[in-house]
Amino acid sequence: MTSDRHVVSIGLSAAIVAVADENPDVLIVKSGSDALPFGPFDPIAHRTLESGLRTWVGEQTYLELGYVEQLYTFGDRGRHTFKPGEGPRVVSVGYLALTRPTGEPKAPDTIWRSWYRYFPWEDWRTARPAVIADAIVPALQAFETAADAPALAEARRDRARLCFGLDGLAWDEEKVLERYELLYEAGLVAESARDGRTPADHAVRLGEPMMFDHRRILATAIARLRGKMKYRPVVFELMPASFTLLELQRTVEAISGVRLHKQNFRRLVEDQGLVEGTGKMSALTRGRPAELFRFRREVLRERPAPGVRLAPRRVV
Amino acid sequence: MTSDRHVVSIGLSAAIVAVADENPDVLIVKSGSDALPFGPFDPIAHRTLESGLRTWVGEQTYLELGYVEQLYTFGDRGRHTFKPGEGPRVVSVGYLALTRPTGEPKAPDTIWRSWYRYFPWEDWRTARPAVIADAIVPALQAFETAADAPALAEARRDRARLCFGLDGLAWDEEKVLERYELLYEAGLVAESARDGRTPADHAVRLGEPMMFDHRRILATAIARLRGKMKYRPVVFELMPASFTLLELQRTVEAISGVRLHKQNFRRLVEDQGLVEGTGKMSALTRGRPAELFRFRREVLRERPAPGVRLAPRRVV
DNA sequence: TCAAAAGTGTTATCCTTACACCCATGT
DNA sequence: ACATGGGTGTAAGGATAACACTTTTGA
Repeated sequence: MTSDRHVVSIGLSAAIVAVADENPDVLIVKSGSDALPFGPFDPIAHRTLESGLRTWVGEQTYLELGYVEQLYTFGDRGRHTFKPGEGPRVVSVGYLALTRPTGEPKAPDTIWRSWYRYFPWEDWRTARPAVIADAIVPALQAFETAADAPALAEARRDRARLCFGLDGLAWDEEKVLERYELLYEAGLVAESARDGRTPADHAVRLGEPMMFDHRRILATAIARLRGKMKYRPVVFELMPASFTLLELQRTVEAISGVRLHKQNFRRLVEDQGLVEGTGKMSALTRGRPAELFRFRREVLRERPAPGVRLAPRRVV
Repeated sequence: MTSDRHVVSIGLSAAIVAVADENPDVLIVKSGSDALPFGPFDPIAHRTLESGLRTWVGEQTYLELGYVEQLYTFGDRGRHTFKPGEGPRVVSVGYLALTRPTGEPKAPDTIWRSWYRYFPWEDWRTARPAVIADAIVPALQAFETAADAPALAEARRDRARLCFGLDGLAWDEEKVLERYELLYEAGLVAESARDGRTPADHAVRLGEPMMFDHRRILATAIARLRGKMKYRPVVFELMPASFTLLELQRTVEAISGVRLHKQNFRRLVEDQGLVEGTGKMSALTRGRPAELFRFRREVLRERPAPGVRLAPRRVV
């Protein structure tokens, strides 16, 4: 069953996320183009994929990972092949990891970057991102028109409508991967030209590109985190031991990319027993001092699916 | 980066599911113990993992797969190693695939089997499964008592309560994997003895065991399907072109393992625009003839997350 | 006539969302 | 004084879960 022709090598890539100053930062390795930290899986040294990941991430970034979750395994040919035919095929396993902010990363050539640099259409916190109306909608319209069959054109329009909340449809912040894949197929990201799917002289290049398929992995990571947050208390992996409720809200907003209703947000997290007051007050910046809260670990025992519900605010 | 020590071989395993006669059947290969269909990934012949899977599943089972979804990649050492130190390490990628029932499978040594044979505690359709009170609760209590620290004992009891809905907590049909893993760690399934985690003479052996980690993959598949069904119209991949609303309900019940409220179920699927009447009537078996419905493909264009909500019935 | 299943109508309850308002602090 | 953020109360609306009841067939 395991002859030579079945032999591959496994690469592990991690989207390591921290929230600082209301920005959802991801750890980026500058090696030519931006990349996620990645490394090979060594089956001799490591019992599981995850322990392999933790080890080399620790060595490479000097970070202790807290929460780690496997995302997806990609096996596309041609992804890592700079010189085709050389060496074994690389299958890559993508991971999401959460840490608390640590200031500047200690490893050389690594930096924290807001993920909205790679996905500018995903940040709806101040307003509907201008890039949607200015570049995405017209380009997707052209993509629709370029279809060689009416049914295909209609399918493309439907995808665009659902993905980007056009024609009055609601914006679904979890559809990060669907949006990226639509833009990729439509030839609107640099990666699709690089992979030979669109002519290299194509005009539209949305967002900052990344190495290999790392932007796809990052899109998967964002989508997973945005969804999981709602039914698992993973946000607290990104928070310090104590925090004000507004700080918590800003973190949830940074990740989800949408603004939330303040009063209802507070009520939800308190009523659900997700947090408890510490009695201490925050060293405030502006306004009335706020109480510091901490995560109530006990919810994990009490509620079957504790998480931060979004309580969306009406779009202005 | 890809020296010899990083070389592994990739195995693909598929939980292929069909619902017939109100049973959630999974395709089983009889090779000693029960196994899921599995085969090696050939990186030379196939561009993606999924195309590799479709090919050998077609060759091996003569089935055309419709819906296919990747579940998880497992890299645990010792899983496939019958003779340690021989051959490269196998990393296995698990898949969920849905098909319509086809009668007896055409491939030799393959059969359809209800997945509740492997997870008898998951079928709450007629009543709370007796095995929970008779075997699981006492065995988990013993597991709790055997803990060498009070904190560990408490953690074990909390897990048991949440997983199996004890002390009045609700049964969450989606926690299939959590339940299996708890039983595995507690040494209550044959696999944990086989993997050397419990003495081989341990008395309790819940459910039918499977080869390798296939029961874990199947648990992941069931959990994923039970969850996904609620926000994506995947049930219809398991239905014939036209069906009565009760047949649809019975299929959802077979998968979720819980009974649903009839009137509300009908209303939900109709109001959500998931189905439309065909005008034709069913060749009935008993009672008043029912209208035949078909899946409304258009919902995919209209609603952002169409799926069959469960509308649970009060537990009797 | 009864059992079994198809269907329809209505109500009570809870959760979500929105709105209105007051409180405490720094500039 | 006022801007900023903290914090509480409550009501409207929608979705859900439950109940009651009628209809149509086969045995």
